[in-house]
Amino acid sequence: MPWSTRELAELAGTTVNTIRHYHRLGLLEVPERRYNGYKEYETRHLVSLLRTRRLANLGVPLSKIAEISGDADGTPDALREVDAEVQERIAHLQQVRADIAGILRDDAPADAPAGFTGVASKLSDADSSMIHIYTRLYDQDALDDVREMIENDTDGVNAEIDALSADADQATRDELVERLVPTLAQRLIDYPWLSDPAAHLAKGEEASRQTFAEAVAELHNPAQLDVLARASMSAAERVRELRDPESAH
Amino acid sequence: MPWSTRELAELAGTTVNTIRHYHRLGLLEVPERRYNGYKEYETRHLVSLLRTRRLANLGVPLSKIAEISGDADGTPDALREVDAEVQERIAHLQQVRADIAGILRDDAPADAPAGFTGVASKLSDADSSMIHIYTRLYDQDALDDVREMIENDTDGVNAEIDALSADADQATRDELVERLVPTLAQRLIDYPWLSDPAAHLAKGEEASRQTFAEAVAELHNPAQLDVLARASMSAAERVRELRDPESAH
DNA sequence: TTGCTCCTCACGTCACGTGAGGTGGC
DNA sequence: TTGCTCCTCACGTCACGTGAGGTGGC
Repeated sequence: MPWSTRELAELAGTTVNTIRHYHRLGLLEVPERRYNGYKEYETRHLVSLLRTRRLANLGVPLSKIAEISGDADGTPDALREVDAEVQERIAHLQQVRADIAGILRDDAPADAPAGFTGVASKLSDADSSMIHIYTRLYDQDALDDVREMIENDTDGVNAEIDALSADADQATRDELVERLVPTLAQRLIDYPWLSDPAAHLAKGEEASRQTFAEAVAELHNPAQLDVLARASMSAAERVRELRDPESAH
Repeated sequence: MPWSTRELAELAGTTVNTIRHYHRLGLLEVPERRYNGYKEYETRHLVSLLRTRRLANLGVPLSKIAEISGDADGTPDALREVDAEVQERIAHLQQVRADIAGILRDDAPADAPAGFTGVASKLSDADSSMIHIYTRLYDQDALDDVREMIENDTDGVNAEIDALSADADQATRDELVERLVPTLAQRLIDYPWLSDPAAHLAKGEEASRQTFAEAVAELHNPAQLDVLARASMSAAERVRELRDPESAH
């Protein structure tokens, strides 16, 4: 007794839609029909379907299954291709799992970049945005250093910049600049590449500088930009003096 | 200076089509345009795109990204769901890799069922087809035993059945039956479940029996079926006699 | 005028899934 | 007559990719 489409699907552990799909693609012979149009599958259809499903489950594209089934066993190349792809996908998925584990462990925002889940809660919106941009501008070594800087930022000076309102008066700004300079200077000393990041850029130097500048400008108000600019200049100057006392004025 | 669509795509490490796709889905705000209709992206678009890409890379469906980005960090459930799926996919892909490795190692046909790569070259077309069907009828223990039987088939009796032509004369058939009986009897002794496979069936008993019978009938010619039927009966009888000598006639 | 970049539909891809609308025997 | 199974289009899904056809400044 031959099988109906549904029976064949259940025998093969698949669905009627899959069977009809394979008919459309010519991957499975269309069987004889009863007088009422019902299809009547036989053993050869079941075996053919099982072979096709086996290859499909291994990740062989349906478009290649016909040729692979044709050649007896002279096509290990196709399988090697599939294997290479599968290997890559496993590696990617394992990285994904590690990242998700980090996010859940640190109770970080779901979109926190890899490596920054532990410090995400310390970041202002602006800094969080900058981190996302850094991931596209810097290489891994530089990103590791950035994470370290955030971890070591214990004096809360970042939070104070974040809180600075656009109409902050001159005295408030000056005071914040003074408090910022030592921190920034120490960073320039601890991470010398900050003064010349060319070796740590993922893209071109000029494009990266512009992107960075654009982002800083758009993410901060005028008072913040004023403070950041002056503090950066002073910090750089102080580090130059430390390195070459002769040039001090 | 704002970015064009292509520039934004390169900054974010993605494609212009992805950006346009996210516009259609409402996942990325459409920026202001220049007088000529060109889009002008700013930092907030870059950051938004990077956040979305991060979630998409983690395997979050685009349809869920809006809500996840909305809730600050109160949606670890969505990530846990994704993680469970990823875990399953990794396990499946690792099984696939193991299977492919077996096929390549044994130089087996690409669609050889798992576990049968080592014996695939010993099988006739009919037996190879039967193996595919067994994978849907029997459980893993039974399949392991089937593989063992094939490995231990050293007298080449299977090959002789395969070679038996439909018009083989009576003497040839009788001789083959005689040679088959000891082998079949030994199998029934070594694997007692063969006489009562109910406990090893993946589907219902009657359906499995019918499928098995159909397949055997369609995959062999009349002479082969004659020999198989008679040899099976004799082997079963011989085993009964061995177990209960009193019943011998 | 030629090249280059941008734009918007509309349709294609991959491997099916999902109705809609109809048929046939109990 | 009602339920159940089968059938064939046609369209939907997911996350984009791929042309087709047109525009605008150098």
